[in-house]
Amino acid sequence: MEAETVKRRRMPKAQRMEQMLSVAEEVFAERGYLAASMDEIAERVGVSKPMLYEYFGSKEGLLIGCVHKARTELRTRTEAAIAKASTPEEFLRLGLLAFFEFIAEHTKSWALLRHEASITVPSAQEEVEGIRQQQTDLIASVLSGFAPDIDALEAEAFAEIVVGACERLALWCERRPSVGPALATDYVVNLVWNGVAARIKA
Amino acid sequence: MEAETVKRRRMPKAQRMEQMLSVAEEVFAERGYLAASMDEIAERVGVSKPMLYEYFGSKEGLLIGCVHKARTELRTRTEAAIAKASTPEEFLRLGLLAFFEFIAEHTKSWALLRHEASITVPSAQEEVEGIRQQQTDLIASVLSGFAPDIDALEAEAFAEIVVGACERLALWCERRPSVGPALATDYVVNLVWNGVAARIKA
DNA sequence: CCGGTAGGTTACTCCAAGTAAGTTACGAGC
DNA sequence: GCTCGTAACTTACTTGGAGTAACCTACCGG
Repeated sequence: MEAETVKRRRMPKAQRMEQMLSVAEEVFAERGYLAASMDEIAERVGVSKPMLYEYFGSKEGLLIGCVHKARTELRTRTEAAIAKASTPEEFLRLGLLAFFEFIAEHTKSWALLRHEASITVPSAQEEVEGIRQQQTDLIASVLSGFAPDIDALEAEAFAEIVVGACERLALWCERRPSVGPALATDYVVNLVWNGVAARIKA
Repeated sequence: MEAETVKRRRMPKAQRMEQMLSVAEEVFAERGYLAASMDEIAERVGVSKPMLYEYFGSKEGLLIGCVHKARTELRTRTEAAIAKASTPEEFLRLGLLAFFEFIAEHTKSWALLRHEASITVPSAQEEVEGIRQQQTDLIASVLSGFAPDIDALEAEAFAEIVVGACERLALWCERRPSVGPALATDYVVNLVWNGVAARIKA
């Protein structure tokens, strides 16, 4: 194993990139974006610092890469979960549960997503917002499917509310170890389900 | 006026502090926390950079001061609004409306509050979280007042959900100029009110 | 073995957060 | 008006980390 590492100094680009993202996520999560240094990340990866720049362009580029990865994984996870749903309530419940379970299992990714506000490059902000919007678009379109009469703007607003509620509650759950994914899901559903149902019946 | 400025270079500490906070809020909002420089803030205030450190200790200390101020103002505003409420729905509606109105009128303060995640000093994180918790505690205690049987943990969770929902929706409103404070308030109330009401009636 | 390509390094620059050492505005008292 | 002391202030500097210039080499195929 160790002999293998020393002998194979080079790594295919895609593999190296993946390794960099993994290490960066760890360091960003541990130290926060600001305090994380490219020197430390490079050292942990086992490359020189300019390699990080070769691969990601900047510190921010690396953060964007990590955010992109985490959000894509989260989305894949929640989409797989709701694919099993057949009623609106089931859709909501399974989607939320998947979200809270992902957060609980990937504390580093979650810690990292909280630094999205640090992204300053406008094009990157748009990209990240685009990823997030895929999530809210999914919720809004499912809602529209169940309630064809709902105003498009309102469907969007509802989706944003649900996403915001979950993210805030996830932060709160960190301080409440007794609240697991299932209970957190119950809390959100208990609060918003009737509001959603009213729209479906109208 | 100009002669007055040149002649009175010094300023009482409290007044100077207030001026620094005001300018810092502006620069942080314009450029984001990361890209904002202490040099620029000092220049705009009309003092040398070490004065900022004399007054706030660090760049982060300055951010904390600004966040503290904005959150205190927000809280004062929403508390004054809900003091007029007599029914649970009125309480919710007036509080939410005050929140969205504050955001609409203080875009700089709001822009700044989005950088809270940049705060890294543990004691400061606790302080900021404490300020935020005053807000959620207020919501939770009002909810408990109307629904004495509600579980304390659940009341807390509901409060967090409502706060998270509002903050996320406020971000969305920035991209939807047609959605003003009143409409945003309606959206949130429409979604969560029935869930709250169910708890009050139970 | 040699050459070429793709992955990689060392040494450096620069800027902004923060600091050391020193200055002065201004009010009170004589 | 002058002097002294205090509180508000400055200039010049250091340092660490983001980012880069110039160059190196692992490794595979012929």
